[in-house]
Amino acid sequence: MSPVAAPSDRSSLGQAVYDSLFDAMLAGRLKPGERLAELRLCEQFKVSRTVVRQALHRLAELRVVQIVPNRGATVAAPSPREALEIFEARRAVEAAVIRRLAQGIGQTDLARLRQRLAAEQQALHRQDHPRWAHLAGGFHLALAEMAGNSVLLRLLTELLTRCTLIVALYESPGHSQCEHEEHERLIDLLALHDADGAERLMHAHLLGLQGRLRLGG
Amino acid sequence: MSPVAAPSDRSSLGQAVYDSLFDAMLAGRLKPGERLAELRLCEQFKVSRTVVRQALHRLAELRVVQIVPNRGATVAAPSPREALEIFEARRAVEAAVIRRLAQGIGQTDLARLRQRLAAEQQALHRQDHPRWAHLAGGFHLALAEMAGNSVLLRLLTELLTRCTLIVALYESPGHSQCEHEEHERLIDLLALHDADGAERLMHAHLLGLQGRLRLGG
DNA sequence: TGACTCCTGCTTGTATACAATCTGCCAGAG
DNA sequence: CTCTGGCAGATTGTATACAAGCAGGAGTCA
Repeated sequence: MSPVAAPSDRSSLGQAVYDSLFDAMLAGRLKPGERLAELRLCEQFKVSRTVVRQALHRLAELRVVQIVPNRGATVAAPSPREALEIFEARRAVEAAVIRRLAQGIGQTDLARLRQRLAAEQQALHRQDHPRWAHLAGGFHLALAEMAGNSVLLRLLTELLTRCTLIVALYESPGHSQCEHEEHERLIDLLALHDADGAERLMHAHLLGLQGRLRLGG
Repeated sequence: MSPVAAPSDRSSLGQAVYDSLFDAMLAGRLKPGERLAELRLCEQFKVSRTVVRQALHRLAELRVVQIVPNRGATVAAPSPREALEIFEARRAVEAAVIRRLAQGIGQTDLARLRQRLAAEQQALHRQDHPRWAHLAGGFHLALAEMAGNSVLLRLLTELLTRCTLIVALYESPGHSQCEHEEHERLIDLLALHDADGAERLMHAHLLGLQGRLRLGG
């Protein structure tokens, strides 16, 4: 199968290409550094170069694609230095998200989070690593959605995608990237509306994820 | 004079249009809601529609321009709800910036900040409000630059531009948007490497700015 | 008078064509 | 054998052409 999905039925053509590429990165089907030649994408999506170029330039604006003038586009491959910067920014954003959520989360959302967690655990037990990684990332996105701040959600979506690329580049073998148990404890703290505790745990959680990478920092 | 500057001599044509439009927004020369017709921009910049479209779509990706399908582009005009979300995100980012800076700032940078402050004060005394607003915004960007995290700097640049639009929309007359004295105290706290204090002050500083707007929140 | 319809002009969405630039390879000189 | 120079192919940057969609106004009918 091709690493990018078929064009969806979105409103504009460019949006379909954009979404497909974005999803492929978030799900790990596109590897950092991979070349994104315009003509190849044109064939895959059955659209003209204009549309593909628009999507690529938009993705480049979010730094998930790198475009070098006259040399085309590649999936972004953050340097270790940049990776540390991205993680720091992500900690800042997720701290705001979790703090906001601890104050206002309701029973419905708590139940939905626990449900997600169960799905994660299943994937973990089935050794289905790609699916688990996708779910674990989705957990953080779900938190941001529930927090109800679409600006923070957008920032986190971008940063999380870049984190996915970073993990693909620098993961040290034999480690899970995201301790399952920490997600559980996070939900417990949210249920108690303990904003300080949840923020501390989230901070440690993200530092742990970063620490398990080979970033030399 | 036209609200957007003449094309600069940047590497790619699209970048020049992009930068000009971005600067015009940050400096308040483009008002929220203002229409950005492609043909008019083509004439101003002496480039083809392809180039203008690329720039507009990239700006739309950052939410500083809004594009409605088949109805063209306008300068973003955030709703009060969105404005609150943007301010919340900005507080998160600036908190990380100021905390990082408090830990590692050197004498050179401190001196540079004080120099900036003097320029602000001058503009304030001369009643040169546009210039002062530009400098005050630049102060926050300077902090982010000195913090040495380019990812945070990028996020803040986007959020600050959107804040500029918000202020233009919702400012209540007769208020300065950014208390000059608070910038001074901020530098003092940075000099003392008081991360907690600086973060608290920054938080209050931004809440104050937000509070002086008519956002009904 | 009011509302509805159709039509015209303008603006945008998409595709294609042409120009500029880069990469890789091969030949020939040192 | 290595290095330099330049040609060929491929890829991207930009401009233009054509198609599609919306907005506003004239005209008509009730």
